[in-house]
Amino acid sequence: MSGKRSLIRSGTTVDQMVRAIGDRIVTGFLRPGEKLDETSLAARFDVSRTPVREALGQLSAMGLVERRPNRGAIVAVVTQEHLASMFESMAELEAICARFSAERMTSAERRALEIEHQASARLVRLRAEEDYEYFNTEFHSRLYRGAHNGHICEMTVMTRSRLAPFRRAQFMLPGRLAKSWQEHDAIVTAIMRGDGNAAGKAARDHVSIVSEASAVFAAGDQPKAASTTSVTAD
Amino acid sequence: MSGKRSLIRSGTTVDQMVRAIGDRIVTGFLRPGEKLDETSLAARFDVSRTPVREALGQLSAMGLVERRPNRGAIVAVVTQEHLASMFESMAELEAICARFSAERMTSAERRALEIEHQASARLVRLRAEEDYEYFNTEFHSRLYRGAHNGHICEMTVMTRSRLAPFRRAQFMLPGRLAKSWQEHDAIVTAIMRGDGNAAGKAARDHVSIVSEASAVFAAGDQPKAASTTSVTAD
DNA sequence: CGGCAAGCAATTGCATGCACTTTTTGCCTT
DNA sequence: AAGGCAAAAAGTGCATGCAATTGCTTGCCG
Repeated sequence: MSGKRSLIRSGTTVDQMVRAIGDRIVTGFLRPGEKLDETSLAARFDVSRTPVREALGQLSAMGLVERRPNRGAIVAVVTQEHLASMFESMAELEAICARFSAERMTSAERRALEIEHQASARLVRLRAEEDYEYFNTEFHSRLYRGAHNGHICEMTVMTRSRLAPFRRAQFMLPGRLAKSWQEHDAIVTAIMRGDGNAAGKAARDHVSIVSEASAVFAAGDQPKAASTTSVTAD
Repeated sequence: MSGKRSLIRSGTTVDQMVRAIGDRIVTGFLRPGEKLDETSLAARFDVSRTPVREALGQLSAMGLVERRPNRGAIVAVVTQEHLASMFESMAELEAICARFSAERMTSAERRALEIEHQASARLVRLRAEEDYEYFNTEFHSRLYRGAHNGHICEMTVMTRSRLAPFRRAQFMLPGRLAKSWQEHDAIVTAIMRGDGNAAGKAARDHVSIVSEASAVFAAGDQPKAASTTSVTAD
């Protein structure tokens, strides 16, 4: 095969495949139930089947793909029940992160959170959904890291990524942007007060609202393929 | 190679390898930091390197092994910080499960929980650590399932298994058996009352105590393995 | 015309081989 | 004797090849 795989960045081929396929799944580019043919994927990425197989195995371990022995792999199909359970988990995980953040964030972390949050207010007024999305992701990531608990952070990030294709729909709801900011504000305020319980409750409510908003879209159809590569918006 | 791999049960070779190696890790038979040589493992289990590699990749995705590119795999080494974070996560996860269980368990599930719990009291009086351990596992599993949330259940089971080697020693502590039962009792009582908050708090406290008990052992040394170094295929 | 079975194409699962990277060893220099 | 360098050994990463399984097609029989 071609000696040097051109212009690909870091890590082993398998890692690249995991990221490449995983991205396409969480962005909805590959739809749930879609067949993942080893040979085609190998050809598509110009590698042999071996790294593709390893990548599919790892993605299966992560729950992003489903593998039937001798019958190939498909993008994991999430039932309504499982989707609901993931959203509920997400709410609880975010609540924990927010509570811990309120109790444990360093003053530097609190400052950074507040500053970024206030900065994002401008984007709401401008209705800059794309840019707000970036701040939103950053905002939540700060909460996860602020919990000062590596394992919870890991679980939360993982759950969040698996929900990504289902969250993007809420975009469409009018006024969601402003409401989202207000909900974030409630979380920030509670964290600044050091009120863990209030922060947790605010975070849980925030996610619940996102969940309901998404459920509207997720009701009938599975997530639609993405034209953009952006992921989050709550 | 030998045509039929003798007396190994189900699934593909890779699945068997994942279970085999994973078991050896969570039972402490393979110690953290121990080198996992692909060739040796392949020879031990009488398969080629390919399924071993895939298994190691999946175990790496699960966090049980650590893989350095081009430098082989080792059993994941957990720092004190990460161990603490996992125990803390465990406490929070169990708290969530208990709270949800209190709110959602069917009457059949409540009945089963209570019955099993009462039955295990006998084992405490007999100081039957081994048997109690079995009931203990079953007890917690009931809580996870009773939460009626597949994703939280998954995360909890996974976290629990990663903590398994560190929890092992706790029942050696004198009087721990009886205390454990009493803590379970508090959880059961709260669940029967349908008091989610109390159940959550009781579960969190329970895990915290286990965590502290385990920390005693984990303090100096990594979890102990079987004294022999031989690793044989099952 | 429908159902069933045998053959066939397609695809997965695993073994093997080779190239490249890391690590070790042994020799040479200072 | 210690340090550094180079060549060899060991081990990982990926490609390829072959056996085995699946499910699809086709032809036969009821």
